Amino acid sequence: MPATGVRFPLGVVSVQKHRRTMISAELARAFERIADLLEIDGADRFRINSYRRASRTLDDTSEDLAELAAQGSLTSLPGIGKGTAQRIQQYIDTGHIDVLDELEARLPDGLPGLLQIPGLGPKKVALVYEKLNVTGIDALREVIDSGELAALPGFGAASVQKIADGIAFLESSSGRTPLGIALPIAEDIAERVGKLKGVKQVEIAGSLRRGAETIGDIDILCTASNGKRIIDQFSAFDGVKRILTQGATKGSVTVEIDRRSELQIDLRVVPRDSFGAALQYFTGSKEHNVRLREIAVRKKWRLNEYGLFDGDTCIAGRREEDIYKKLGLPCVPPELREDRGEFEPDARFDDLVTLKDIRGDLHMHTTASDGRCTIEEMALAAKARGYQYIAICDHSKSATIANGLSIARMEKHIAAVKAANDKIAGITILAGTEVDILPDGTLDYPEDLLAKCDWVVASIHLAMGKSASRKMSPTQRTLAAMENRYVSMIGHPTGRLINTREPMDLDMAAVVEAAARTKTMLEISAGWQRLDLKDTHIRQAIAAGVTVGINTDGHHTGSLDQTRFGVTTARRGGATKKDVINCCTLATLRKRIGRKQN
DNA sequence: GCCGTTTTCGGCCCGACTGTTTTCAGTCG
Repeated sequence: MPATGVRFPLGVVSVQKHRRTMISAELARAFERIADLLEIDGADRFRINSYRRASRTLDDTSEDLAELAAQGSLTSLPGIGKGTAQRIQQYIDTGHIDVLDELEARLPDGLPGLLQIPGLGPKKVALVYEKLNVTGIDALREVIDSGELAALPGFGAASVQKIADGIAFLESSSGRTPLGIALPIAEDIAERVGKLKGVKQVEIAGSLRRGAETIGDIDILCTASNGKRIIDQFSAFDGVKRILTQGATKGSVTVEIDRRSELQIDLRVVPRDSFGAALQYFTGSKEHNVRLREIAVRKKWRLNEYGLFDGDTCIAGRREEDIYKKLGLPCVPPELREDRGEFEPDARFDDLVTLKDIRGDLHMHTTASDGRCTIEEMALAAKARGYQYIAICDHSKSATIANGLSIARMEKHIAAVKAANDKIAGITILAGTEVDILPDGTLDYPEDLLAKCDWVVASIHLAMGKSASRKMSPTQRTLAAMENRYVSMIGHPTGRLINTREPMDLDMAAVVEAAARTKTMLEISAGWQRLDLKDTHIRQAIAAGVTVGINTDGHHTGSLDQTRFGVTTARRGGATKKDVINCCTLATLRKRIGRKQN
């Protein structure tokens, strides 16, 4: 690595910064593994929780751990005390953590993986290891088949079947389900629950309500007098693949989302006076709720899914906002309930961006490159949504697979966009481009052509992967593009596709710093496959004073529906409407473009 | 292992469901 650094001085900075994000991620994984192993080992649960909390902090942080360690201020991070700080220091110095080494010497590699199987927790994992020497899924399958598992104390036929089903479920599920797949399913189920006789209120809760980019399962709540009947009817819904639990207040089923994978849906029936408390409780996150209950305990109250209680008296429960109010807190928007600072005394939520604040879309494709609709069709669809402006940003010449426009075609395309703008009243159509950032860091169009555009988004599509022989890293290419005065925004900065393609190896801290310095905006690509920037990156960008944009990168008129996912993600990043360029008027937008160019 | 509007020690969120129990432990969210 140093050799590359010598040849390309910028690379040294990049490699060092890259290393720092890697250290956080590696340590987060190491602490998570320590927690899993301790749990199987039967350690104190609060100690286990401490490691999990530390892991989460390290996952979220954009701080330079080595620098904090050098200053002796690692303990300023939440959940990092003296002991954890020492372990972080040890890892920075040696690449090892004693606690982990010791646990791994005693417990086989495959045990933490067994915790992923639904129905199998730490106690049972420990038991099958001790009694049957099961160290992984294959060995577990063998003892199920041989009948040895069912002979263990505490394992009856039903338990064994549940574990076998759990293995099947684990292997059939593709991990977490993207927001854009899960939400329509949840909305459909919630609508059907709402139509059942006796059901009064229905809400989607859980990570879906918080707008997480991927979700583990769907949580739905309703109120009704006869819970058992509702759960029975729910379990019998069309499309239900398997029934996992079927009680008097809770039902749990799976549905198929494609031929290979299933998604779990939980329905809970709660009393009407508890609906707000239940909604709060089941929206989570778990970490947010723990903090909330601690606040209640400090006031000598008790908070659970039935309400906020002073002794036996319920003092709030019917409405969610009453619970926060009683606790002396503003009602935290669901998207921010992650225990990432929402309990700070100066936290404000009033101005978070909403869907109705969006006045335009600054990244749309047409039939000129790889879109499916014309300039006019896209403009009319945007106008129908009440938008004031859009920017047509077709691909540049190197994007051959996307029918990118040659210089000559681009010249004509600009004229066509301007003609459409003259023709259609009530919306302004900006002539833009999504110009490729080439592997050498230059742009795919010459300056004089970019100067003719109203709006320029620059994106990386080529050579996204790692290659030792590549002269410029994605970070260096992005930084180089931001130096161009015509580049107003970087499109889908990391290039990730959720569950499909890993993000590029991008040093976000460096990109954010350069974006602030060069007055370049960063895109939140709103399609549920991208959501790029993601929530934590948005938080970083906004903290640095960078303006973001919520664009669909739409390839047909229906793409405009995706804007809601971008807005949700922006809210998770704490974006207010003043942080989002396409909440501005056209006049302000033009001013902002000019501010960089001049 | 962390942490402090009661605290530097002694707490640390809370309940449903399931299965295997004969009063409860394990798992899950």
